[in-house]
Amino acid sequence: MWTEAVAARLSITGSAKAVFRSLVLDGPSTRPNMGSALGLSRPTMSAAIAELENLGYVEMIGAVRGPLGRSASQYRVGPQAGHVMAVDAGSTSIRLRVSTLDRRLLYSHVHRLPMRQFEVSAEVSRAVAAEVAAALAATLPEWGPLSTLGIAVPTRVVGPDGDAEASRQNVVFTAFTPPQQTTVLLENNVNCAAVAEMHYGAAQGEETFSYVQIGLKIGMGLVLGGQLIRGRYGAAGEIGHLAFPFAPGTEPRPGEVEHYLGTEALMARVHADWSPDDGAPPLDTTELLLMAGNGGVGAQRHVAKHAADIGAIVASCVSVVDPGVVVLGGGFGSSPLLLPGVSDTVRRLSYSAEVRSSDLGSDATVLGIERLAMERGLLLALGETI
Amino acid sequence: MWTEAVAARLSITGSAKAVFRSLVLDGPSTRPNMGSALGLSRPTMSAAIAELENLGYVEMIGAVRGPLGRSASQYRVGPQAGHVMAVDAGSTSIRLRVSTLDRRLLYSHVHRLPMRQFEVSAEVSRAVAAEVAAALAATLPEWGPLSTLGIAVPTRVVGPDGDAEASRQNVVFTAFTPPQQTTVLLENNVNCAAVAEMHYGAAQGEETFSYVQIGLKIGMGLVLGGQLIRGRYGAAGEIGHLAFPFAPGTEPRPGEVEHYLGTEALMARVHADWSPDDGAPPLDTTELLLMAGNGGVGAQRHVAKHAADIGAIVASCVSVVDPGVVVLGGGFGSSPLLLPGVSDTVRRLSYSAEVRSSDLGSDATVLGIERLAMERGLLLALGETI
DNA sequence: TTAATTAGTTAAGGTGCCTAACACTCCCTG
DNA sequence: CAGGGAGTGTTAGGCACCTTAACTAATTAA
Repeated sequence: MWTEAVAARLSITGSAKAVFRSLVLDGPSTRPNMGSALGLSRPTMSAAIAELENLGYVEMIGAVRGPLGRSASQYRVGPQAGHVMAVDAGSTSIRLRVSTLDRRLLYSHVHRLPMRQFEVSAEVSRAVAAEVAAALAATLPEWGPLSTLGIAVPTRVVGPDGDAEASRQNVVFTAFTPPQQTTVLLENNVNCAAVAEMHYGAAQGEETFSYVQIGLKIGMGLVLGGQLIRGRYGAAGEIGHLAFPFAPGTEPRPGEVEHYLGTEALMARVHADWSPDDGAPPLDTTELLLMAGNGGVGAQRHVAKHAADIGAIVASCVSVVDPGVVVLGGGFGSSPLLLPGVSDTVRRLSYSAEVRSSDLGSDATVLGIERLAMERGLLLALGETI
Repeated sequence: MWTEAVAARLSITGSAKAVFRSLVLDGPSTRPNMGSALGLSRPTMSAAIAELENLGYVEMIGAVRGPLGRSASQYRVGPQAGHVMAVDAGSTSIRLRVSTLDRRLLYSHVHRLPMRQFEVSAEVSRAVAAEVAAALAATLPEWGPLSTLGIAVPTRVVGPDGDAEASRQNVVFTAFTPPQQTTVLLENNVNCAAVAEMHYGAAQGEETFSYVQIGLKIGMGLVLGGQLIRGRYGAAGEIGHLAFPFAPGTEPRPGEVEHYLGTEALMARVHADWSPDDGAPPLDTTELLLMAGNGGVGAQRHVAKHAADIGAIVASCVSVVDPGVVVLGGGFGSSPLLLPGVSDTVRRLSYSAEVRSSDLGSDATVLGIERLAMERGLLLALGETI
């Protein structure tokens, strides 16, 4: 086995790395454009492009003519740069996307699970294995090597020095063995959604923000200075464990915020408190929101109460990290009906933070893990692994 | 005016920067030591030292002989690198330190304020002006230029694009004009204490931790990945604004945590609840802690209760950012008597975090702002200003 | 067809690091 | 007290990676 490619990887010039990074992150471009953007001279651009073309990291895709002068050739990321596979091992479905490092979608599939999974189970693992196998079978040679496989899981995720047993992050591998020669990247699903909001959603252009997901469970993803914050044990954003109930004379119970703010407890309160004058009670949160949106007074009261409770949680997060912007997501949290109530409570309790609703929907997580896999693939291609 | 020095600053080679940084951060050293630590060859070390000596950034301070062979000359930071002044504009005293970039103390003074200041006032500003003037008068030519003046203030601090009126951070300048040609660095006092804990205190060697200060007021300083987290509006760590009281059926009130956990409210509860069997009630928290340490049952009960409350706050912080290590500081918080109670509550409510007591005492803040000023001075000397 | 304009290449040079080889200083030994 | 071993510091030469200057190539407007 000859290791020319490996040797070559370790000696990419700084300018070539910058050009490649630019093509990955900003999409196809011409030499003059990248040269002026990166502050590189034309000879250097020549050398960088030649170097990357030799590696197959870059390919010409045509010419662009301006109003005057010779037309410039345009380049994009080439096949040898590899591609990534992103999997969202969710509770109701497995979402999978295969794409190039510069985010050209090569393959995608959504598999609905037969029944809701409350945690990562062997059944989820089997479904992931089947979906990944299907994607691998559909792989075409011109996609190049599979560089990174990213998997979003609903557990906290620790690094190689952490206790992976305690976090249960590896349950996804009970019935699934990742392909060889591929880097595997595991990330918490809420963190992934936060990453997606940063790049494609409500937090575009924000360096610092917090993403709060409210659904069956609650969680937070934190981005500070463009960096995803994971915490020492991968437990940053586990706001289900905020002290609650917390008041003079009461004793907080672990995980109680999650129980109290999750949709099941909410619906239980709605049903317990529903007045017959308001008609039949809603069956789930979707109906509750629908009724509130249609002017149902009882529904609106419950939504407003819940918005205030969510606002208190958000205010606590704002008080700790001051993110400036808070994006509300998740099945329940992303409803714009919550926005005024949450916003008011936050403004009343803490320093200002702009509260927004997510609009990425259920694709947020898979888009986020795809993005993280692409970033890892970029580092791998450049030989800049940690 | 000739700008040779400025021009020279802008063209320091990378190796010289690395050598200078090493001398600043790790103290005096020899060429061979730094060369092997930084991975630089002997010719490169020669060039770097020559370059820095020409600028006056470095000076030889003697020779070190090993067991064998020629002795190596030792270098340290030179006068032209400048020095920094650090001021803690505290509530009971103004603490001032002048030191070189490599932390050789040149001058220090503590000025006790005639009466406790609950916020930055004109009186504090006048005292700062007097202390700085005294320090400037004591300045010797061989200290080199005053590069940075750091001031720690008990307000949040926003950057140049923030609303400095709202933060009241500039009140310290009402009666005080900083010297010309000097960079002024303003930082929140709790953040400063956190920085001191990281470098000289209970969080030495930790990349990620949280510092919780409990005294008359409460606050938190957050360090993630070695970086001090300030937040979008400088309000990160304002845990006095955590949602409280927060329980079903109650409505949180802004800033209520601070009122409830601050020492004044604590002592009010102690007095209201004091049993005559336990003798005369304590006059302040120092006495309360003393009585608890001496086995006073009533005092111990109150300390334990307060520790549990602090534990709940800490658990909330841990749930949001998962710092791994929490250092307790401040007049009341740094008492080791609190440690078991806080620790137990945190363990019960959230993912694990190690809780420690600070032992830097009342110097923490001035040591932290000194450190930040030194780091800024280093960047300025290297022409790496943002 | 020619001039103007932009794209890309070739040639020459500078910066910042390296290795190799030599010179210097220190201590130990015979 | 000369000689040698070991570590420190300098000189010479070279390489990697960027630059500017000047050229060639392609394209449009006049």
